[in-house]
Amino acid sequence: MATRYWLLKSEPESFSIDDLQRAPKQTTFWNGVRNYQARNLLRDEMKVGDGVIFYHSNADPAAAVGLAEVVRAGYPDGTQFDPKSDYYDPDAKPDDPRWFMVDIKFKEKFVRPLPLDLLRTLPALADMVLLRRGSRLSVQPVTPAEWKTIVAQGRRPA
DNA sequence: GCCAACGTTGGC
DNA sequence: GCCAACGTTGGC
Repeated sequence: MATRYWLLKSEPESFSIDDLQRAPKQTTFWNGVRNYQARNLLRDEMKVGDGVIFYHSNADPAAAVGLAEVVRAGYPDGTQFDPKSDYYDPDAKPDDPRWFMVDIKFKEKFVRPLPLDLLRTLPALADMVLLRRGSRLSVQPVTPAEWKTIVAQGRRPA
């Protein structure tokens, strides 16, 4: 089966690509997603070996900053059962988990970040989910062509 | 800090 | 099942 590609948003103040690079085994679980559309992608679609574009949201500037890889497919996000967690969901049941996460591993940091306004200038990305008006999804599908374009741009020296 | 866009909730 | 109110996201 062909490799698929995704974009994950993170606020660098809470977890940046540098944090991922420094993490044990350069790997982290991607917890705290509480949106059904994103949940469905995490639970059903993302597979080991899939490519991930790491994107910094609420950043100055917001930008695609590097690449990661899915190293564990969807499994229940334990924070939904933890009353002390910010992500606690009193309606989630351990035998019927509502929220899922994947594990991702650091692959590379782009030699230059790709800010939103730069991405918007690239014709190949015209239909990208990220660039659609009002798009807020924190887990997004990326087409192979979009992936190729972004990787090439990110590896090109500024 | 503002606010547009979107998702979720809950009354009916 | 509709939809108004509310909460959140995220760029600026």
